[in-house]
Amino acid sequence: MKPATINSVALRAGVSVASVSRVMNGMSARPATELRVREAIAELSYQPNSAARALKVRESDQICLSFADIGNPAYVSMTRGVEAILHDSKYRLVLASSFSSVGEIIRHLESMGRGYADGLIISPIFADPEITELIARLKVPVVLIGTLPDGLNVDNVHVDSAKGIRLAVEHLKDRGRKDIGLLNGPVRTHPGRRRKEAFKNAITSLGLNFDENFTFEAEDFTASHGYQAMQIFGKLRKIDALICANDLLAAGALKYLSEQGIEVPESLAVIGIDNTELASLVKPTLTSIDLLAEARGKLAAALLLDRIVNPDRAPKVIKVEPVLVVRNSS
Amino acid sequence: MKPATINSVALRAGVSVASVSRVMNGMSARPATELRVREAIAELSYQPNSAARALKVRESDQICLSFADIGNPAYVSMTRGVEAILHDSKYRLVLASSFSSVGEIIRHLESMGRGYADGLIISPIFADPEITELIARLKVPVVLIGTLPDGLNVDNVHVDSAKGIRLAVEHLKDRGRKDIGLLNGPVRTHPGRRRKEAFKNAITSLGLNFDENFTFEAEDFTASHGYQAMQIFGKLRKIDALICANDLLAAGALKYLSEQGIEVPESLAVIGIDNTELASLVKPTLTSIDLLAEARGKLAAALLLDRIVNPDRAPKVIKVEPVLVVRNSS
DNA sequence: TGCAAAACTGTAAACGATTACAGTTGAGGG
DNA sequence: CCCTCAACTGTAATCGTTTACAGTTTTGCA
Repeated sequence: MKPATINSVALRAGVSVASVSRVMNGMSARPATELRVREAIAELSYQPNSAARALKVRESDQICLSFADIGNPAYVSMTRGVEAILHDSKYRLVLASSFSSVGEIIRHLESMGRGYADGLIISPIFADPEITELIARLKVPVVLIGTLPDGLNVDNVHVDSAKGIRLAVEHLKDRGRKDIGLLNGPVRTHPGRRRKEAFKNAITSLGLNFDENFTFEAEDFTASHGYQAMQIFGKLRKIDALICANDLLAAGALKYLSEQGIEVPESLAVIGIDNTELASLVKPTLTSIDLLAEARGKLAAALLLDRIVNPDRAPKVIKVEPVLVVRNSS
Repeated sequence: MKPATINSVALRAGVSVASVSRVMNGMSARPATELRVREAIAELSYQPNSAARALKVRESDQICLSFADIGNPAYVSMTRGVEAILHDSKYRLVLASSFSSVGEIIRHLESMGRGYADGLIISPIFADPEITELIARLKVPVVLIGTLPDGLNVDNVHVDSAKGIRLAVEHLKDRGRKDIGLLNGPVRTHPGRRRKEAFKNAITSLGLNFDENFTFEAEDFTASHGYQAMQIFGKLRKIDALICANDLLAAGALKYLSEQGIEVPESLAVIGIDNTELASLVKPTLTSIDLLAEARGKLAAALLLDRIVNPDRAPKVIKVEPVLVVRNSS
C-alpha cells in the first residue's frame, strides 16, 4: 500500500488539496472542513513528504553541523552550543560526522548544501583545497568554525589557539619548567599544523630551548593514540613538561605515565587542550587550555541564523580568546 | 543570482535536460555531448537539488540515526558501529540527537521518516506512547535499538542488560561484598527503569539484602550529575559496593570518592556500565559492564540495510549478551 | 431579506529532478 | 549508396507539495 499523499487525503475528505495543505500549515479553515481533513489525515495516517515540501518552499528547516569526529568531546561541546541557539528557532539540527575521506565530506556537503539544509556549520579538520573550493561554491549560508582557509569569504568563528598555547607555556615557565614537549596530533590536520607552529613560536619567544625531538606526532587525536604515542615517545626523561594537543591525548598520556610510575606533575607536568569534562575526571585532574568550543558553537549558530535572514551582509570573522584552566597536573 | 538548475545547464549546453541528467548519473552519452554538459555544469557551478531528486526517485541515500544524547560515549560507540557498516554501502549517515522534549523527537522523526531518509535507526530513551505510535506509522524502514515497546513490530536489537547487572552483582558477591548500592539515572527513561528492576531482581535472587535506601536516582546520566548525586547519597557508609547506571555516573562518583578520601575498591567497590573508553582512563580503572554498543550499532545497521532491500520480511529481534570487564575498581 | 465585505475554498501552475517512449543520428554491411 | 540496427537524444509526464488567483460561501448589518 502506497503511503498517503495530500491528494489521497483531499479525496478522502472531499475537499481540495489546497485545503488540506492549509490545515496542515495551520491556516484558517472552516471548523467543519478542518475536522474532515483531520479525520482523513488520521485515517490514512498521512505524513507530508518532506522532500516535496522542501522542493516547493525552498527550505527544509534543517541546519547541518558537520565535523570530523564525533568521538572528540570538543565537538560534542560545540554541538551543545549550536543546539542551545537553534533550540528556540524553527530549525532542527542534524549532524554529519566521522568522514574517512575527503570524497565523503564532499558528497555530504553537496547533498546538504542543495536542498536538505537551510544552512551549514562546518568545522573542517583537513586542509584540503577541494573542500575549500566546494564551500565557496555552496549556494547555502555557511559558517565555518576554525581556521579560515585563504580566499574563502564566509562567516567564521575561530579561536586564537596560538595564544592558548602561549598561556600554557608561560604557565609552565612560571612553574619553573624548562624543557617542554608537545604531544601533537597529525600535522596534516588544521589543528595539528597550527599547534605545532604555535608551540614553536611560544617556546622560542619565551626564551626556552626548542628541540625538534621534543615534539611527537600521534596518529590521531584520541586517548589510545596518546597512550601508544607515549610508548614510543621515549625522550620523556629529557623533558619536564608536556603539552598535549587535546585532552584525549593527555588522558592517554596520563594513563601511560601512571602505569610507568612517573609522577605528575612532580616529574612531568601535563597540560591538555579543550578543557573537556574529561579533564576534571582523570587523576590528577588535568590543567587544560579551554578553547571555548561551546561558545564557538553558539557564536557560529547565531551568525548562521543572522545570515539566513540577511543573506547579503558582508561575512564576519569572530575570534575568541582561550583561557587556561589550571588543575593538578601542572 | 538564482542557483543553476538542470534546465539552465541544458540551455547553456544546448542539449535537453534528459541528457544533463544522464551525464550526471553516469549513463552513456556521446563524448561530445558529455563534454558540453560538463562544461556547462562547471561554468554554472551547478549542483543538483537533492530535494527534487529525492522527490522523484523516492530515495535520499541517507540514513538517520537518532538517540538521546550525543554526550554519552555509549552512543558514540553505537554511531561508530553504524558507520562501519554503512561505510561501504551507498548510504550516508546523518545524526539527530539531544532532544529536549518528546515533541522535538517527533518533529524530527516525522521529517526524516518521509523523504529525507531511506531508513531510520532509533534508540529512544523515553518510554513515550506517542513516540511508539509514531514509529509504528512510519512508512520508512526502521530499526530500534533498545527495549522494544509492547506492540511495536519492527526490527530490534537490544542487550540483555539485566543479565549484565546480574554478572556485576555476582562478581561483587564473589569478592565478598554484601551491601550493594545502585546509582541510577532517571527512572522515567527506559534504561533507568530497566536497570532498577534488574538490580532488584539480581540482589534478591542472589540472596543479598535489598534496601530501597541503597538505590539513588541521579538527575541525568552524566558525570556531573553522578558527582552531585554522591554528595546527597550519604547512605554510602552503609554500602560496600556501588553499581552505577553508566560509566559517566561512575566517573563522577569516583571523583567524589577520591576527593573524600574514600578508597576504591577497598572501602567501596565501584562498577560502571557501557565499558566506554572512559573506564580505562579514570583512576582506579573502572570495572564496567560492556553493553556492546558498537556491536549493536553494527547489527542494527545490517538489519536496516537488509530490510531496505527486502521490505516484506518479518521483523527480527536480536539480543546480545553483555560482558563484564573487570578492572581495578572492584 | 438583501447586499457588501469578509472568510473560506478550489483550480492550476509552479518547484527541479528522473525516465518511458518516441524520434533522431550514425555506423557498418551489402 | 542505401538500409538496418544500435546508440544516443529529446519530449513530456511525473513525483507531492505550496500558493496566487479567482470563485464561492458565509457573515453582519441595514
